[in-house]
Amino acid sequence: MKEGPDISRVAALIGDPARANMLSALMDTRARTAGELSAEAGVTKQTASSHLAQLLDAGLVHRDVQGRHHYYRLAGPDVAAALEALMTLSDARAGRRLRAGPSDPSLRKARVCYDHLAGELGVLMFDRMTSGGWIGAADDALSVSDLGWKRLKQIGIESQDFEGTRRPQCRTCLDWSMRRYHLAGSGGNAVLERIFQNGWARRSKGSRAVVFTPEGEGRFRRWLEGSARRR
Amino acid sequence: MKEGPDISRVAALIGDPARANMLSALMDTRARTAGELSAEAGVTKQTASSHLAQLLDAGLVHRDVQGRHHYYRLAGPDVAAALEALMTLSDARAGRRLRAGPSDPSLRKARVCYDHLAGELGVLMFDRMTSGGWIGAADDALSVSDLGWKRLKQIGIESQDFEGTRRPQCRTCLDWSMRRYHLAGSGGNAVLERIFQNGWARRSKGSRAVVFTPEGEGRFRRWLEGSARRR
DNA sequence: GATATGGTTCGATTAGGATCGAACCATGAA
DNA sequence: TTCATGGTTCGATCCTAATCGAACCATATC
Repeated sequence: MKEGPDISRVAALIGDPARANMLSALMDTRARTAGELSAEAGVTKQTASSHLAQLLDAGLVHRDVQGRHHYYRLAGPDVAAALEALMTLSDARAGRRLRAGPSDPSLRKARVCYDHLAGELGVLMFDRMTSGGWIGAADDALSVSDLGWKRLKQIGIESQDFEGTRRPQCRTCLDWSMRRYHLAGSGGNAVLERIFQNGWARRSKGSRAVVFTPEGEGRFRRWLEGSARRR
Repeated sequence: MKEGPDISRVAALIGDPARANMLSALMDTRARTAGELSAEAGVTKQTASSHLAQLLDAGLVHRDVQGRHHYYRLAGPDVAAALEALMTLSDARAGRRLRAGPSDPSLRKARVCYDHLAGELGVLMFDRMTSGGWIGAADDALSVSDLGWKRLKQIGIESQDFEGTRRPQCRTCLDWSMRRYHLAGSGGNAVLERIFQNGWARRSKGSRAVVFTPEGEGRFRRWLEGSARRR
């Protein structure tokens, strides 16, 4: 019967509402203190401390101690991937039974998925990149094509920045709100960072939503369009 | 605080060992009766019935009633994807603390992941296909290239077989034992079916392992090599 | 030193849910 | 009809784990 790894242990950890809220809050790769997380989860700090100890023990989160503050963050991209897969499931199933509403519309339009862009704009970007030939299949999974590097350079991303990184440059990630793919991996991360640095958008405080300025969204879309014409 | 879908509900469902065992058993897309599943999970049929009712209510499994037999199967690929993501997590974390051993070696070499091939041979196949240019990025996610269709035809897969299917032809799926990608989607499914039809391998009874014959594994590898030379 | 604040540990309480025995229902066979 | 088998429902039991009050520890500030 017992085949492969034991899922139930880690699933049970995520199965508690308090812990699930904490993990969801950490999905944007930013670290939080234990106190902040207890507030996110809606429990006292004692309870939160207990939960965080379990998550730490299971290796789902890392802890950085700075002075009297304990900063927690997700242990890695694989944790975020599992959470995202569960969100995809939950969203599809919930939509069927009580049509949970668009939750937060801004969250569906653009949000941070671990360290890259998700939501409508994230899916749009992935579509344009693939149809325009910016990225293609290479030795392992996806990587950026020559044309892609040209386009990325337009917004300030250089290929040298990725030398020596073992992390795959591009990865697909299934979007829970769109149920289509968007771009993950270090490539996706680089684009998101650029979007912030260029002032096209900012992180919503206390939320995973990415808020584009009208100007920024226009520039972003025009940048993507540039490739569609050369299809 | 409450952002996006509620993960904890579905995670808690998977978090129970009995339910996790049932779901894991169903990962090969074959349906099982309630009785079989109760045996897989190691609980009485009353308990199993209660669990299955919950899984059914949450939309994680489907039920087909045939006579007095109730056949259960996974509700869809997204459920399998979430389970796979959790396996990836569990395997990585378990390996760190007690080096859970190779579990079942045959399982690591080749196994069924929902409806496609996973394990060492599955990852090998994906590597060869991408490095050889069989598949590439297209309008949406991955799809088969002209060269790819030629190669697939060699083993009896025709492009016409995929007309009108809305399901994406190719998808990446992270392998929990290899921690690399293998080929999922209808494309991955077609290859696996062919492998069985050609008699290269058979399903291990009562396990997700895929057992290749020496002859079959040789043919499979030689088929993949054909592309690598043309790299 | 004293005091405030962020976090963890301990202990007791409580509630949710997994479990199984027994009864019950439906299908199929005799 | 009677009997056997596969599944579900009901009810009672039992156990785990979430929760919080209170105490305790560590870091910072005065």
